[in-house]
Amino acid sequence: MLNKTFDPAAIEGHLYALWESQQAFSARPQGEKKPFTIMIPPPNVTGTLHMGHALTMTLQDMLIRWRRMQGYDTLWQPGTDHAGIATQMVVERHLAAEGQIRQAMGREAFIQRVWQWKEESGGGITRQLRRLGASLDWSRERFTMDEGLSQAVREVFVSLYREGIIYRDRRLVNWDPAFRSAISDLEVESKEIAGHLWTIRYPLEGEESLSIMVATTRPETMLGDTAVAVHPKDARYTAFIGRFVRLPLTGRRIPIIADDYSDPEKGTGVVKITPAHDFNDFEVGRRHGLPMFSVLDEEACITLEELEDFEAQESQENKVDGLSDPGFVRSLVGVSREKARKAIVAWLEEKGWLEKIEPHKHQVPHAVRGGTVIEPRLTTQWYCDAQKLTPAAVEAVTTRRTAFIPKQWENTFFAWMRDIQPWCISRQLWWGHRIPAWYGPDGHIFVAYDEAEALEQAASHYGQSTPLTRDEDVLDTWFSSALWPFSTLGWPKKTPELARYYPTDVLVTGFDIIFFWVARMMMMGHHFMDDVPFRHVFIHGLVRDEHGQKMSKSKGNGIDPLELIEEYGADALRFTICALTGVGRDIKLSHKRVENYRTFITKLWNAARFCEMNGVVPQPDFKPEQAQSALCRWILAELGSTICEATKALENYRFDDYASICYRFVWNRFCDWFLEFAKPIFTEESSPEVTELRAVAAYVLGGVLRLLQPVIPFVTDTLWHSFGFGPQASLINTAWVEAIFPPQAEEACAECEHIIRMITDIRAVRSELNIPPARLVPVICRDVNPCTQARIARWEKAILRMARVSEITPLKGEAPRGAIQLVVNEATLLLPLAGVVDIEAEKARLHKEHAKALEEVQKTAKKLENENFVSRAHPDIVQEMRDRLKNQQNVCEQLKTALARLQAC
RNA sequence: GGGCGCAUAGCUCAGCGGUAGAGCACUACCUUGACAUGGUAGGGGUCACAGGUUCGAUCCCUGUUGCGCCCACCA
Repeated sequence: MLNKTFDPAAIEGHLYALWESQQAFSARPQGEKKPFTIMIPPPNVTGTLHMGHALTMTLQDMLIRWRRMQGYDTLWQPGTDHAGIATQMVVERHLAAEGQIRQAMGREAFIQRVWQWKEESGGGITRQLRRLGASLDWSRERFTMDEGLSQAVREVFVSLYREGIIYRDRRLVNWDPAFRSAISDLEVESKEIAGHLWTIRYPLEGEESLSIMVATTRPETMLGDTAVAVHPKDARYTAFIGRFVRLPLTGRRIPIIADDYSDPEKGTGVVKITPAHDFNDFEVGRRHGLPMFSVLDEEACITLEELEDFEAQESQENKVDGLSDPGFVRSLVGVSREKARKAIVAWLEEKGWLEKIEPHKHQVPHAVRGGTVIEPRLTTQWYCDAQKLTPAAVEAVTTRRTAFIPKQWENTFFAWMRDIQPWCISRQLWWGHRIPAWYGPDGHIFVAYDEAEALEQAASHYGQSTPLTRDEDVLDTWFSSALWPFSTLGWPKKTPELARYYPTDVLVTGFDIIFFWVARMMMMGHHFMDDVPFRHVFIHGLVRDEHGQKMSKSKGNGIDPLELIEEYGADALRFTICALTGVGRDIKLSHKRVENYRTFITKLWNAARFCEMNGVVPQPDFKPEQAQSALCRWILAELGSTICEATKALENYRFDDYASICYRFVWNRFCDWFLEFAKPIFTEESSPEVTELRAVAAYVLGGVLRLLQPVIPFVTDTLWHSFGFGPQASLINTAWVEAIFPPQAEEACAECEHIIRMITDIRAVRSELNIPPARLVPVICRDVNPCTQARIARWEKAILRMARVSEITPLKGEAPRGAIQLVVNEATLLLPLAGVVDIEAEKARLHKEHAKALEEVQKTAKKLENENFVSRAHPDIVQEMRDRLKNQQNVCEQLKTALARLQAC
C-alpha cells in the first residue's frame, strides 16, 4: 500500500544506497552494447554543491539515465579536481588558525598535510552528488592527483617539451602578490577603479628649465621607467624625439622615443615606459631594445636589486646628483606598492615635480580568486604554445565533429582560438603536479619522467654523474583537467576503456569554462588521442535568484540545493531544473518555483495511489495492439505520441520540452480525463471493460514511470517497485519506452476528443450561468447524427458524471421553451433550465458567443475575398481557410438560431 | 572601442510566415468516493518602437530604444 503522501526524505538515502550496492550505474566495458559517455566536469575537492552544480549534474544525469534505458553502455565518469590554488588556500587557512605557516613546515610536510585534509574532508561534494541522485559510476572515481593521472600529466609534459610546444620564457606574467604566483590571463578580471591621474614633470636633459609632462596612474613604478614615448606624428613632441629626460627620483637619464603605442589623445600624449610592469610597455621595450628591470618584488614591495645591478653597468654620465635623492629612494625598499605610491607622490609634490592630480576612472586587473590587484611581473615561467594546438580543435568545430549547442557559442570559441596567447602553465605553489624538470649546476634543463631519468640525461650531458635540482613550481590546475577525457580512462596505457569510451558523447558545462577547460581538452585530445574529446558540447545558462541576480556569497542570495532537497525532495528540484532549462537561457530559481513543481510529483503519486486502489496491476502479457475500447486506444495513442515527442526533446537537449510534454500527458490527459473516465468503469466489477481498463492503466502508468525515470528517479523507482513492475532499483536498467500505437487510433482519438469537448462545453455553460455543481441538469439532443448518437450512448455514464447531467435523451417533439442551447459539432444540446437561470444572462451569453463567432467569420472571409491571397497563397492554406470559414459560419448560424428561439419566449 | 544575446499575459518563459500558448499569480464556484500540494470555469496580450520584404509579419530584413553578458584597455 502506498502512503497517503510521498515522503522523499524517508526513501532517498536508502534508495540511493541500494542503487549503488546493486551497481546499477556501472559501465560494462565487456558487453556488446554501444557506449555512451559523459565526463563529469570534476568539481574541486574543496567544493560544496552549489546550484550551478545541481543544474549541470541534473542535466548530465538525465542524459545518462535516458541513454542507459535506451540500451547504451553508459559511462558517467566521476572524479574531483585537486584545484591547486583553491585547495592550498583552504589548508593554509587551517594552518593559520593553528598559528602555523607552510614555509615553516617545509614542502614535504605541507603536502602531506594537504593530502590528509583531502582524505578527511575531500569527499563532501561526492556525497552531495549522491543526494541529488546522480548516477555516476563511483567504482571508477578518479582524482587529478591520482598516480595514474599524474603519470598522464608527466607524459604530456615531457612529450610537448620534446616537441618544442612547452618551453621556458622570460616575459611579463600576471602576478598575484598575495599567492606569490603567476596566474593565467583567464584568472584575471578587470574592475573599474576610481583612481587618480598624476601628471609629473620629467626635466629635459641639458635644458632643465624645460619639462616633459608625463601622465600616469602608477607613479610607484617610476623607478623602473626606461623611456618616455610620444607618438611619431604628434607635432607637439617631434622636436624632442631622440633627446633625453631625467627621472626625478634618481636622476637617471632615459630617452624620449617615438612609438605608435603612444596616444596623443590620452593624458599629455607622453607615456612613461616601464617595461617590467606593464604589458604594453613591455612590448614597446622589446621594440626599442630598452632595458627592463623589476622594481617590485614577489609581494609587490619596492626592491632596488635589479635597478642597482642595472645602474652599476651604466656610465656615470647618466647620473645627475642634483636630481636624485638616494636617501628617499632607499627608504622605499620593502614598502608596499600602495604605500610607495603615496610616498612618491608626496615626495614629487614636495620637490615640485608634480604638475597636477586629477580623479580618474580606469580598469585595473584583479585576481578572480582572492581579488588582489594583479601586478605584471617579469619572470621566467613555463609556457605552452597553445597556438600550435588550436588548428585541429578549430577544424573539428568547423566541420561539426564537435558541435556546440547552442551553436552560438562556436563564434565565441573561434574568436578566442584566433587570438590565443601562450599559456603560462607554471605556478609558484606547492599543491599540484610538480614540473618534471631538473637543473644542472650551470642551469641546463633536463625534462624527464622522473629524477632517475633526468640524472641519466645529466650524466650523459656532462660526461659524469652530476647532482640536479628539481624545478620548484607546479603546473596550472587546468593542465591536468585538460587531459581528463583520456587520463581517466587509463591513458597513456592503451586500456580497453580508452578504446571504448573515447571520444565521449557530450560535455555539459557552463560558458564560463569554455576557455579554461573545453578548448584545452580539445587541444590535448586532438594532439594525444588524434580525435575529438566529445561530439557535443551542451552549454547551459547560469542559475540566478528570482530577481535575475547572479547568486553570490557576498550578496547572500545563494540558494543551497541541499536545503531544497531536504525541503521538497531531490525529484522536485530535478524536475524544476529540467523544466526551466531552455536552450541558451539563464534560470531564475526560487523556493517557490521548486514548491510549485513539486505538485507534479504529488500528482503522479496520487494518480498511482488511485490506480492501486482500483486494482491496477501490471499484466506482463498485455500488448497495446490488443486494446479494444476507444478509451484505452485513445490513452495508448496519447502515450505513444508523448513518447515520440519526449524522446525527440531529449535528443535535441530540449529539457524544458521534455518536462512539459510529460507534465501535460500525466496531468492533462492521464489524470484529468483517462482516470476520470475510468472511475465509473472501475466501480463496476462485472463490466467486461474493467479487465482491459486495468491492464491499460497499468501499462500506461508503467510507461509514464519509464518516461520520467531520467528526471525523477526516486519517486518513479519507488512506484515501479511498489506496483510490482520489477524489483526495487530495476527501473534504472529497464528499457526505454517504445511508442506503440493501438489499432484505429485516429478514430478512437476523434471519439474521445468529441466527448471531452461535449463535457467541457456543458461545464462552461453551467459555470457561466452559475448553475451550482450540485444541481444535475438533463440534456436533450437535437440534430444528432448516428455516429454522435452511438458515442453518447457509449459514454453516457461518463458524461452524466463529469458534466453533472441527470440524463441524456433525444429530442421528441418541440424543444422546451427557454432551454439553454449549445452547439457541439453538428448537434445542439438543450438544457431545459427555463425559470432556473436568468433568461437575460443567457441572452447575454449567446450574444457574446455570437459576436465572437461573427468576428471570426469576418476575419476569415476578408482573407478569402483578397484576390492576391487566393491566387498566391499555398493552395492547402487557401483550402484550410475555406473549411474554416464554413465551420465558423455554421457555428455562427446556429448561435443566431438559438438566440432567435430565445427571443421568441 | 569590438562582439553577442534578450525584449510575447501581473511574474517566469515557450512558440511561430497563416485564428497568440503554458506554468505561476488573479477572480468565481466546488470538501464529487487519488490528490484542497485538489477540481471546474473565467478575466488578462497593439507579441518594445519605426520602417521594409510578403497575398499575409509576433515570426524574416534594416534601423531605434531599453536591459544583460563577453572580450580589450592601469597615460
